[in-house]
Amino acid sequence: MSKISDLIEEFILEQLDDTEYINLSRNELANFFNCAPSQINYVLSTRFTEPRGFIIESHRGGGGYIRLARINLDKDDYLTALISDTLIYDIDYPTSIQILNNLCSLGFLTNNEVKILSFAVAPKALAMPLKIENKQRANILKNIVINILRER
Amino acid sequence: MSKISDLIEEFILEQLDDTEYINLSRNELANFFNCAPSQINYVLSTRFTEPRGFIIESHRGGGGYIRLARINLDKDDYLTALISDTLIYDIDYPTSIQILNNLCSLGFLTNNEVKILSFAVAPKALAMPLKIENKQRANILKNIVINILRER
DNA sequence: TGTAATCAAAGGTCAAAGAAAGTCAAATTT
DNA sequence: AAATTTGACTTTCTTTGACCTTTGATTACA
Repeated sequence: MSKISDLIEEFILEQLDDTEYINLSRNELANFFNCAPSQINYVLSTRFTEPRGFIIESHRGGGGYIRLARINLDKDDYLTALISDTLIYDIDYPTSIQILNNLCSLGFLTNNEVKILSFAVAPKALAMPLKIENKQRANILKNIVINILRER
Repeated sequence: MSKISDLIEEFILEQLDDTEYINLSRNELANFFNCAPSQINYVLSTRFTEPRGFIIESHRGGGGYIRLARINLDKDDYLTALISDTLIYDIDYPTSIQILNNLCSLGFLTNNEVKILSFAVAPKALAMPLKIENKQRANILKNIVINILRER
């Protein structure tokens, strides 16, 4: 008897095959598969992860939804490595500048975009009560890279 | 299934598109959308806020009305106002998008820059254990605006 | 006739109920 | 032991409804 999580994964993958992204209703899905709603979360968080090339975005409350999109992960790409290796760690400011410049010379960002983004990840911009600055910076950069990938 | 609040927002935005300002009748609107009158207030107070660039003025009593207008963006001191008034408070994601778009229509950012920056301030990018997301977003935006100003 | 009391027509407020999705850890399977 | 399944509890956002305030118009009356 195949695991229910695998069935759910398949089901989702099938729908995602055609389109750019899909909207899921957690409750509907859970209902359809006759499982606990939280199992949907389990499937999403174990199988539809960023390193595997998926983006998840969701809203709670009435009219809530889960949006699932796929990104192009060509193996051994610079961007792929960035997402799954580099940007999972803390990134200090000089390093982030270097990364942005690399993205620029690879043609993903213009000079001006690099400049503006450097404002966004500057110590001044991320200065916060608790020192989570470098983690924050990594996270921001990761989200940018992921979405750049998505649009290719 | 789209939320009724979204439909109402769209409806209002459409009317606002043409003219300088519009007069709404709360009861008529509620009637039209078959919802509680207070839902109109909900839509107005969550989506047509000052940080997003709207001004609301209303009168009660017989012949009452709700007047909705866009904040005048042509003013030279929009950036200054942003820095000293708006961005000192917490800013949620939809509001930040609107601010970025305003900066775009004023010619401070290109469309692509808006898109990339929206990745940088997305909930995904700023999601952290500590719940200071909206403060972070305000801070990042502020630093960007400050530096935009500096270069004028 | 001028002023006060009354009424009805707006819009405002706030809190409870409802509708999703998220979290986490215990129980169960593999 | 690790992966999966379940369910109780939480968080977020939306919708609804009961009650409140403001205002212009009308009526009462001195």
